[in-house]
Amino acid sequence: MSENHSAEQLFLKEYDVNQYVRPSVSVDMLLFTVTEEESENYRKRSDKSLKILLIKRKEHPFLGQWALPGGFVSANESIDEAAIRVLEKETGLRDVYLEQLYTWGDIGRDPRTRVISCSYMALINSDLYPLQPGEGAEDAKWFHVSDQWTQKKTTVTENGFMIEKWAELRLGSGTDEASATVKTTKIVEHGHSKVVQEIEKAHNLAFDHAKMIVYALERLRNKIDYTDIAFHLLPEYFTLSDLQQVFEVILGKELLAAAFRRKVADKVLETNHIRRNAGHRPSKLYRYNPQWDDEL
Amino acid sequence: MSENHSAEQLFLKEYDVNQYVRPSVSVDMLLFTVTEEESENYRKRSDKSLKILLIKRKEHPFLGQWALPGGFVSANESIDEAAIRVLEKETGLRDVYLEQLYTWGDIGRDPRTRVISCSYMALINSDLYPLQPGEGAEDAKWFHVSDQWTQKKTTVTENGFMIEKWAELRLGSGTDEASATVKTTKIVEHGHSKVVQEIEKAHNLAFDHAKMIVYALERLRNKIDYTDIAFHLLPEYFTLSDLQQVFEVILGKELLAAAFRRKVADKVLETNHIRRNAGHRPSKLYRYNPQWDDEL
DNA sequence: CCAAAAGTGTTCTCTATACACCCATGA
DNA sequence: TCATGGGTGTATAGAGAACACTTTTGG
Repeated sequence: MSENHSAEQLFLKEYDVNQYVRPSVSVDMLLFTVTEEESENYRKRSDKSLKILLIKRKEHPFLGQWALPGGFVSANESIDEAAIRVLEKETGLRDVYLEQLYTWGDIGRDPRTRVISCSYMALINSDLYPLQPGEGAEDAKWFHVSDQWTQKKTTVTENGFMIEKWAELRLGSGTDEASATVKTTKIVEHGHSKVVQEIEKAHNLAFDHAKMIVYALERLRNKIDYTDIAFHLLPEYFTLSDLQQVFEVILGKELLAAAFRRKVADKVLETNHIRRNAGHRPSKLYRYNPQWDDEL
Repeated sequence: MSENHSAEQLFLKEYDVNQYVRPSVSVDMLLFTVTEEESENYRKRSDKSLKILLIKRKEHPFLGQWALPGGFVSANESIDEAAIRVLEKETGLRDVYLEQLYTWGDIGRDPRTRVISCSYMALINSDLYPLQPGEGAEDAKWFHVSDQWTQKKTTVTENGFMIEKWAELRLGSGTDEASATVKTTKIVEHGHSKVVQEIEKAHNLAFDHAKMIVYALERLRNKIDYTDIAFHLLPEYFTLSDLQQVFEVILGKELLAAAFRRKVADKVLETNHIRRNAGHRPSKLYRYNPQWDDEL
């Protein structure tokens, strides 16, 4: 006990309690999955859709709006452990791909008190977690996500210039909808650049979670080509078309099959399994090749 | 006042004070620059060196060891603003390139009390901040940095395998030295992978700052090709050889001049200025082209 | 047969790499 | 003059984009 006491005293030498208020630290979880949409046509391939899990707030502030699942970091766990705990509470899943994204520390981001939030991205495949959009508990739902650049403006200033870009974020789950406009400003002055993000409009989306979602989508798009994150969104066995659809849904554009197959060739291993269900040529099933990257 | 009171009460509804102790949040600054080393030979080009600013600790714990500059986040500033403030206190500089890196939240990382640290990387050019290695205040010094992968081990486990890699971090400033070995473990099981980093040995380096430095070096290497970060390490006017040396110092390998010039051609603008000082053909001076990337 | 997707081959362009070569200077 | 770095041209190999084409199924 005296050891702890002296440790705390050592700490207080450098830490002025009057000036530095200890904030609350939370983790916010960006849980993504890719699901099949019902295919209306006769034997058309079913489209896939990128989904994110949101929870309906049952308290003020933002009562009734949608928010990312999250929780506070407690004294006896690391922030990574807090993220794992929050994820398990929300989905019941363990051993899921988790990645720290960014830490949000603006002053007024929680109107109640000072909260600093560390955001984590989790990727699961929908087979493992079969909660369907629109079903399940009323307060946790998978929302279809998409974002799109809608406007770009360049302004010349005295010492440089400024580029403003607006991203439109759209989320939907059955009749529930949420949306936001996030403005990203890049200011270049005296050869130095600075990037600032702000939420212009938010509809049904709590706190600054729109920024977090835009950030996560950006990260997903950036990493999908040179990492193995796409495989976390698929079951163990999948066709190359499945994989291609995951890429297309995340990148938001169509890809050519021939080039795609060559690009992912060394990330996958062919198996003996074959999927023969639809009205067309059956497809070989592949699995992830965990050794595709010799480096870490 | 009553508004604040009810806001706090709203907050306490979701926040169990007994379970969630509010930690201290600090920012730690990874301040890099590139300096010229004295060239010993007659008209050889002077080598460049990547430097990081470290501060000698004047308190327990880690008394006398070297640490990253840092400070606690106060109640009336965002964490970005805290980073700017810490940087200005340390260097007197404002309007410097700053980038949030990662947030470190392990339980025992500060032996005194629970501290969560958000690390920021700052890049400055040494002309702006002429503190020389070995000179200046005894307690703040530029250290030469380098890291190197020294060992790699692959082990097959029951449900997958495990790759361990060791990185040797070396820091030096005159007679002062610090070093550390950071082990990175990638565990692949059931098709899922997890990466863990730990410090195996640390000599003269305080806290978990060795991990932060290794992380920052990795980030620098990854971003230098597709962003403009290299230019923040150079003065406004520079030769293409200067730029190439910055790349070489960060990537830790030599590059071919012809290919390099073509690669950076659209990131720079030719100027009328010429540098004519050494015993060889004079070189054109270039400056950063802030519009090289049409996108953000 | 036919619609649809699975899967392959070919051509073209662009980029990175390697290397050879010339240029301009100050000592 | 010559050592040294500045700067350019060219040939080659590999990756990605575009597109044409064949294969295989269920209805």
